[in-house]
Amino acid sequence: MVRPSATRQSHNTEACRGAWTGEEDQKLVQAIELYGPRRWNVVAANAGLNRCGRSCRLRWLNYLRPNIKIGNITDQEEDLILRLHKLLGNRWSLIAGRLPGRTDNEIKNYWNSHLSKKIKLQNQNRVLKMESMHTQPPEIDAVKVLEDNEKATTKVEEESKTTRFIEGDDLFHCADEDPLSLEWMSKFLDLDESWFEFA
DNA sequence: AATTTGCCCAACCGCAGACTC
DNA sequence: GGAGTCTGCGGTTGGGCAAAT
Repeated sequence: MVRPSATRQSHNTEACRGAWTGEEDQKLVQAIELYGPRRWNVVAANAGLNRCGRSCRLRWLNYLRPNIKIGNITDQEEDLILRLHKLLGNRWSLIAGRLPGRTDNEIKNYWNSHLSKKIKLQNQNRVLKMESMHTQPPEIDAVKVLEDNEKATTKVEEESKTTRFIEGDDLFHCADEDPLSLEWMSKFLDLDESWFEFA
């Protein structure tokens, strides 16, 4: 569905640009206290900022809202992201919803800059290991290694697509919960992964 | 010391579903 | 019921910084 007028309206290009200043943040928080963190165009119009509603929303969700955690993703969180990504694919908001205080943008960035490389390396190592186990000549066919790596990555992606069985995003949304809840989530995923191995 | 390169991450964009009138 | 508007999501971009040359 293409609605150019709507797109134009919600992208006031002159009013949406640039990094946020401390002063802008303050004004935004004050406006949200008055109008609530939902009516973004109302907030934007009344905050005294040269920003559009969606820019305000993004700033609030990613940096200003209470209980937000920025940076220092722990090993436990990283492990959880890896498992959830295996289950849910690139559904960053769903993954973020299961990591208290983390945002979809942060997880997406973390995945793109850290974890995707990590996974590629793991796949590469796995393929090399398999290669060495077979009776093929010792020299490695670099093209084949890359192809196999791609195949392995695609397989993981396909698996994640076919395993999106968790219906209802609010089912166990825990964005505002205690970080300790990561433990039960890990246990849940352990159970879940063993189920898939069994199946 | 100056320049180039590569990486990270905050912010933007397009799309699509939900909502309102 | 349909057009217009709002909101949320995921992909992408580009500025800033550190490391390498």
